[in-house]
Amino acid sequence: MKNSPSKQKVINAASALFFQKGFHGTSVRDIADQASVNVASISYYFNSKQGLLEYAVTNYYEDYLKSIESTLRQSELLTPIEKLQALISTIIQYKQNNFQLTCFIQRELSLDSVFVREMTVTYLAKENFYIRKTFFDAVGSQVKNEYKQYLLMQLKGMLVTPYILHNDWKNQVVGEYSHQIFVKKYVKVIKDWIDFAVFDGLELDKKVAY
Amino acid sequence: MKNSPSKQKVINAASALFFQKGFHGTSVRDIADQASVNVASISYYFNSKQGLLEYAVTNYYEDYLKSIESTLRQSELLTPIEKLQALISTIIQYKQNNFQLTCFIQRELSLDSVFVREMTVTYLAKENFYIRKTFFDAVGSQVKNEYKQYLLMQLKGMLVTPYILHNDWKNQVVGEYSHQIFVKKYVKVIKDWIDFAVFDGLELDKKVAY
DNA sequence: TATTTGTCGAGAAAAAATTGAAGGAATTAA
DNA sequence: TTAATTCCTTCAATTTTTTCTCGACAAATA
Repeated sequence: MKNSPSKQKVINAASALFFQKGFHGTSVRDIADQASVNVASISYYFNSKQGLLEYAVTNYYEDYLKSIESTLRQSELLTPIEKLQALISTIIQYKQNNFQLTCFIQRELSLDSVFVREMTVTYLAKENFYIRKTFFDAVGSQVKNEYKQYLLMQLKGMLVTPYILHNDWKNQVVGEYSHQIFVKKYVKVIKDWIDFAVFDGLELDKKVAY
Repeated sequence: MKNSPSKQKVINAASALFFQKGFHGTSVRDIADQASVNVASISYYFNSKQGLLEYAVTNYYEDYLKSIESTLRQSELLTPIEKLQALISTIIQYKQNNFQLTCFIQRELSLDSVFVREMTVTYLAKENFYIRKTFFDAVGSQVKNEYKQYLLMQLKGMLVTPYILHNDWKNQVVGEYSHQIFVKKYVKVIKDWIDFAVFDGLELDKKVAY
């Protein structure tokens, strides 16, 4: 009987409220209200508020990494640069599909708690590994290491900004677009940036002489 | 008798702890301990925990806008593109000087509370106005409006990512550098990006045909 | 029918925020 | 110098908020 309607209702409500008010800012009563279930259910399902958080976040990352790994497996025959594009597309896609949770986790991740550190070790290390490897494979050895590192940072920045400045982005850029259209457009923007940063501008000394 | 040592000690401690554990995550006791003052002082100085927050954030933004306005005034005789560079430099400089508070505010800003909405109206609207105007002046009318908007979003993204991915950035990029060196280097990176995005790549249809 | 599964309300227990009274230190005015 | 005033700090008590547990009950399931 997994994912009974109520359990799922709680998770959905929690995602929305955590996104809106932060983890500490929302009480289990808020969640129960929003989900139209009794407060005690939350203890019943997840033991504690903390348990609920861990369940939601763990789930999020498990799925996230599964998507990434699946994409990398499927694009094994493509060129490194195509592979990178596929990866970026998958990542943005997933984040967009889990918009609220993405925003919430991104925010809470910059805190310094035991839980965050655990997540960093178990999941973010992997994410980082995949992105880094795929990016470096695509870039090749044409660019100096130190600058490559900078580019990687910038890429990672681009993968998260929509979920940090989401107030800006939804109003001014996304606008009437659906999530799907946003994914397409934004993936293209990142692709263009890579083309420039890594390939077009190679002759500029700033890249080699960094 | 403004900014008595104790009052300042409280603000400093609060900045550090809010940065580390978030607003709701830190209790007034924590703050009092860290600042080595009595708990009641906080009520005394700022009325409430909320009051302390508002005082710190308001101060931060007042100074921030003052810096920006001063820079714009001083660079009135420069070319639009130089003006933009001066603005970017000032912004990164200020954020780096108030590193912890910057990170904290950036994170908390993505919440949805009355206070955040007030800040957005009173301060962020102005910030946005200055950046937008300066950027658009620098870009001129060579680029299509819709794409200009996208570029502006990206620029704003670059102005905040170091304070969101600060865990990544401090370890891998900043490293042994001092804040000052980071400011210099990063301002240059943004400048390079602008040169590319706005000017170098103009012939590409992606910019005009967006 | 017996058992598991989910829902509910009350309230204990803990944690956090705030208040008020009291006193010391520094500053100002006489 | 002394007295008055204001500013700052502390402690203890109170209030408010929040989490979590418990036992009863209903519904589904086997």
